[in-house]
Amino acid sequence: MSPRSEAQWQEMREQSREKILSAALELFAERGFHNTPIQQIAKKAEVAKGLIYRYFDSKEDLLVGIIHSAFKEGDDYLEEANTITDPKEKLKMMFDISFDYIKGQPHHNRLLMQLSLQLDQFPVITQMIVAKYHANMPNLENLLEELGIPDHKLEANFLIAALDGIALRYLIFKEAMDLNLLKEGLLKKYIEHP
Amino acid sequence: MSPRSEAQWQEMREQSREKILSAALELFAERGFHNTPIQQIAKKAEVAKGLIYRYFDSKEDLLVGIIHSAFKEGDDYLEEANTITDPKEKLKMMFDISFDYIKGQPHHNRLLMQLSLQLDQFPVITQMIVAKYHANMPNLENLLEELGIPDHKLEANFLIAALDGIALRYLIFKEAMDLNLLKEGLLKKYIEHP
Amino acid sequence: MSPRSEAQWQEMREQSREKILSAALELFAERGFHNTPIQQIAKKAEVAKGLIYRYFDSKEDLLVGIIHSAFKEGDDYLEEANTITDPKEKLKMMFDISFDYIKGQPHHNRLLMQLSLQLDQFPVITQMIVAKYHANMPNLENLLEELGIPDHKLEANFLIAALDGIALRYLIFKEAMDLNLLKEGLLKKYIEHP
Amino acid sequence: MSPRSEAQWQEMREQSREKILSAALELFAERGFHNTPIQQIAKKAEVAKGLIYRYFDSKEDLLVGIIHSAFKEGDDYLEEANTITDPKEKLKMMFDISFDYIKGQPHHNRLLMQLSLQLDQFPVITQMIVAKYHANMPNLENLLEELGIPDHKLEANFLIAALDGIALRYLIFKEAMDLNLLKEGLLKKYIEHP
DNA sequence: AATGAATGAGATTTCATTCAT
DNA sequence: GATGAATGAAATCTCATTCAT
Repeated sequence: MSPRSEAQWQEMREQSREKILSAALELFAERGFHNTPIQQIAKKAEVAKGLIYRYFDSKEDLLVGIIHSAFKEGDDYLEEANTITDPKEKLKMMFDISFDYIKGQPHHNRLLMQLSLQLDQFPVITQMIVAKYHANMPNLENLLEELGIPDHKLEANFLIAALDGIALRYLIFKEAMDLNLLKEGLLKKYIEHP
Repeated sequence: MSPRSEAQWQEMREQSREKILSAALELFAERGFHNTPIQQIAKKAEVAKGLIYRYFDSKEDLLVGIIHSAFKEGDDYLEEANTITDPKEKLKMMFDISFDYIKGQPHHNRLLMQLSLQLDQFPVITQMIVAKYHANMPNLENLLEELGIPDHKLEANFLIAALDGIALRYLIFKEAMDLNLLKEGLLKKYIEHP
Repeated sequence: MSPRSEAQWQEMREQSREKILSAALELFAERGFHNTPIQQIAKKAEVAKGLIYRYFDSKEDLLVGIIHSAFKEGDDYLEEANTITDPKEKLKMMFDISFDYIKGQPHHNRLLMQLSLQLDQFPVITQMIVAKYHANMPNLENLLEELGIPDHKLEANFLIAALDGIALRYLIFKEAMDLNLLKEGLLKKYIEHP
Repeated sequence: MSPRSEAQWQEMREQSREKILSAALELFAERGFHNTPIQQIAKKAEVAKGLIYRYFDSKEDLLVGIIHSAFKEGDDYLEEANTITDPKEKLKMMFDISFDYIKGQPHHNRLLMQLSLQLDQFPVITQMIVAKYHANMPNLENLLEELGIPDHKLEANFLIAALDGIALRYLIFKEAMDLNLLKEGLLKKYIEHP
């Protein structure tokens, strides 16, 4: 009927897919995976229910799609950090990334935390999440060592736990938590007067 | 007149209720509330599906029942801590309680964290959880001040976040996390060489 | 874009809704509301159980739907009667309508009588039914007065009670009751030799 | 334990049975048979649920029990009427009985009407009810004949339908219907100035 | 005789998924 | 590619009935 170029079709497809992913992310995060009907995702994404099944094999596949796109984004951030060599700069960069993520991606964060607490329900996802949790540790340990912090291994554990805890509490208390203050505090503790 | 004494009836009821609560706690924690059919709870508790509805009005009411009993237990712990006046002793006691809880009540802990990430789905529960998260803060701030720790307010935030983060990571990595080592580390940092 | 025209969708919906309403009417009337499982309605309507819930929020809402459509039909009849001015003609018309309804709509009639005996179980329905029972009285009183019948108020009560009684007994004895004979008798009593 | 005479036991049993029958009658009439849980009957009768099954085999058997006792009562009334021979007196007696029943036994009446509209659901009951509806007709026809009323067969039909209709409407409108006025009217129409 | 805890079949309702167009 | 009506398995919940004491 309408003579659209292949590129235009591609574009349209991409848009629909994005709308679906974004609606599903938000709803899964707010209401939980098992408590979110496909119908509601379709409504929020403003597409027909059936269309979702053109892009994703199942509801679970849709969840995997979200996690994939969430991780791709996260990886991009981290790669950026790895180009830096100065340890103080690098640690500062890690704090920046972490707090940006905490503040800027609450839906991703909330969903990932939920899934972390429900491991071995979706094997495909489990791997990705555990990998992510492991990824930063050695990096951080090295950094703290380079910065001459005593007990650097233990301290890396506390620091990473504190970041997770801050992320968790921000999801609960939202604006009532002063993220900037906490970030300043960390910078002071670990970088300015380590 | 009555075939069983009132005490006997009471006893029977108590036992059934306990079996149901305990089975439901474990399943809600492992699989999530919305992903746990009543039928499965009944099977695990070794009672008939219908019996659950003699003790709880609905699945949601069962969840509330679990939270209630979880909180009652938690409060008992905390009261114990409040009898101590020496700040070092008291902080040590808080660490003991926290790590005992993290290690000893993983089901409660996992369930409460899940629910914390889904606040405003169960209004009755929200209040209890938010209250719990708030309860310890002022206490902890005072303690750190008494111990002469600089920036005690900020430090209290880090400490409580670190404890939450440790709890979260223990639920994910389980035995792979050395809780004892972490506890020792905290004792050293805050009590032995503050 | 759309695979079916809006009119086609509309048509499909209309048909399914009609099938469901008609099956439910018959079953509710024969077996009673509380004694008719949704599953049986689905079977009789030749649709899937789940489809019923696309068109009606609940079993009770389905009942309301039936009553609505029953009343719409009834109102159409009555309007027709109100165009007539000659009292004899008008009374005859009322008899025609009443007996047509008694003979032609036994399901509606049976269901409405059942519900009348269970008022205050479905508040939405109560209003409609009570209104219906009230509606005809003043009309009928006026008619009998115009026809010069003594004690016209009382007589209107007897007449309307007799019509209700005939309707009730027809539902019980069915063909064993000679409706034509009764109608002739009423015509004679009230119109030919009043 | 307590040495009660057999007569005392008998008395107690009779009382429990009565309480159950009376509670069930009221509830079946108000809420309908299928909408009344056994548990609710037990509560209203102030006996344990299990006790009901000592006296009645099943819920349906309980319904049969109610109908039986209702009919026994009704028969007693009618026998009284059959001792009278004067037609005017006898018709008056029938009116008295009918209106007494309508006013005095609304629960029985309501329940029987409901069951009449649901014939062929409880075969045992069907027979009893149909018999009752038939019973009075010949009697009434004879009476009207003896009173010299023209078209006495047809008129008997109208009269009996009017009585049923009045009964039905009294169940719907309750005190808003002036039963005394209606009875006076009937007496005038059929006895004083026939 | 009386109690009420326990059972499980079956009712209502939801929702992931399919499919004709 | 897009639509939304249709399906049916499975979830939540109810309730007649049984049973140990």
